[in-house]
Amino acid sequence: MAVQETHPLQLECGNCPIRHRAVCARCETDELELLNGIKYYRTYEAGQTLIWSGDQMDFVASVVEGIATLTQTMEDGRTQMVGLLLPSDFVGRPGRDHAPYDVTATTQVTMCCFRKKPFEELMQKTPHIGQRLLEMTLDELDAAREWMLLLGRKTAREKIASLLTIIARRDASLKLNASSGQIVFDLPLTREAMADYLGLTLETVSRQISALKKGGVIQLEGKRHVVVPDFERLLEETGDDADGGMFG
Amino acid sequence: MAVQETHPLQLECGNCPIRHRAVCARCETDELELLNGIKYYRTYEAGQTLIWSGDQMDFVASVVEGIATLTQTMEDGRTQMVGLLLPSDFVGRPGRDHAPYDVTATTQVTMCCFRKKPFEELMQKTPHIGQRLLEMTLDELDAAREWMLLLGRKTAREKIASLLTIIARRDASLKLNASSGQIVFDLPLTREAMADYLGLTLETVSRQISALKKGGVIQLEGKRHVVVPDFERLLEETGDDADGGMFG
DNA sequence: AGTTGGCTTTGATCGAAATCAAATGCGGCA
DNA sequence: TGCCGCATTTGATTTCGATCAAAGCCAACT
Repeated sequence: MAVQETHPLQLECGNCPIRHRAVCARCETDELELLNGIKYYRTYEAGQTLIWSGDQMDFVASVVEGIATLTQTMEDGRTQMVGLLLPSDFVGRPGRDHAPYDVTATTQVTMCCFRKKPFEELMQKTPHIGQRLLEMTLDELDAAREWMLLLGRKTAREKIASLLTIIARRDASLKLNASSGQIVFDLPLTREAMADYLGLTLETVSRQISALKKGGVIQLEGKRHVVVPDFERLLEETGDDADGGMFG
Repeated sequence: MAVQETHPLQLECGNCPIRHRAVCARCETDELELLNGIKYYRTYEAGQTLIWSGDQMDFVASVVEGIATLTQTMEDGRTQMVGLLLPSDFVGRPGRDHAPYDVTATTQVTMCCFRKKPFEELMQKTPHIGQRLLEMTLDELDAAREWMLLLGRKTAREKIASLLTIIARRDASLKLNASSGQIVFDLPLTREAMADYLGLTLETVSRQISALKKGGVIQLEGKRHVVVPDFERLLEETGDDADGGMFG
């Protein structure tokens, strides 16, 4: 287990920024009280690996702030990202005791943790938790299947464009700033992490980003700040059908 | 909706071949009785598309017999398989009314169907169904993530070897014939379907299968019947760590 | 100011898989 | 028997992204 800091102050569930999206979203006040009783916070620094594949997992958690990744690694070092964890996403699996993937903090991350045993017991008593977890897991499965299409069939350029729209959408849904004009966001990932997401090398990622810039599809300020002058134009580059539910 | 045949005879849940693995696995006798009351069977011919992406989904179902696939298609015709449905697997999602993928029968398929509305109501009353569905969905998510590693990072040869081990394992778990000697099975997929599974072209699939044959890793009888003289040898070709829980 | 080290870009070349094309095998059917 | 349709194999060539290599950029630290 990586070094971490146990957060001294307990956030009130009522004020929690992920209250309405996380695994606790459907809980009533009394159920929330029970969760509140067993929760604790931890923070991790950017770059830190929270959990190593194969580690014993004695807790489950929700991401409260920051971004983490789930990755798989082959013996010879090839790595593939298999999950991108944003605030409200859930980590760990009730009923499993060993982690199947590495979990790494990409930015500073705050987690709302529950020891596995008490959480599992609570899940038996409060169906709302299990119901919400099922909903979230089904959503993740859909996302994974979209990702499979990207990995198996899209070109490098389409992969980059797809990743940019995914980040733009998630950013928009968190900040709800759907001002219909220019779209602006920061890349939360290094070129290498993007490559691991997309099944590419970091050189190809860099080249394709340069190509999209040259083509006027995006503008870059620094390495990480992206301006999209015409979101439709970017969407066309993804290879997906036209407007599959913008900002859904 | 595709042409289908409503099965005249109601199978008894007690005799059902997927009783202990499907979404109903945890149900008690009385709960099973309720499910039994609303279920109906359908069969589909090999090659038939059961559900088209975008279709209204007014039912959910368990695969009882046969094999079906979940595929996504891009505008220009590129297709990627995103799910391989074997007996006991669940199709459809409570709370969603439009199908996000094409579902196609690879062999003749028998489904145990429930109209969505009654099924959802039943799920509210019988937590065992939701619990089992959560478990199955988490398993599918793990499988999807394994598949993402394959699509993003494995070579064509490793992809073929991986697919063969997956089919061999599933076959073994259904037939529980873990006689430690030779492993023998039939490919339930055409070369084209394998290509769609693996993110390759059918020509590359054919070439890599020929190469594995030439290398003595597998033997072929006809186009579909595979003999694996040394399973360890095949596992080495997958690129995965040594014996990650054989026949787990 | 100068050095270090991490991240990124760009260039040159290589190679694995895609693409284009033709042939083979095989079961069904007239 | 011979023809048709389909799945599969095999061959020739091309291409996209990987690999190998070098240089640029920038913030942090001395």
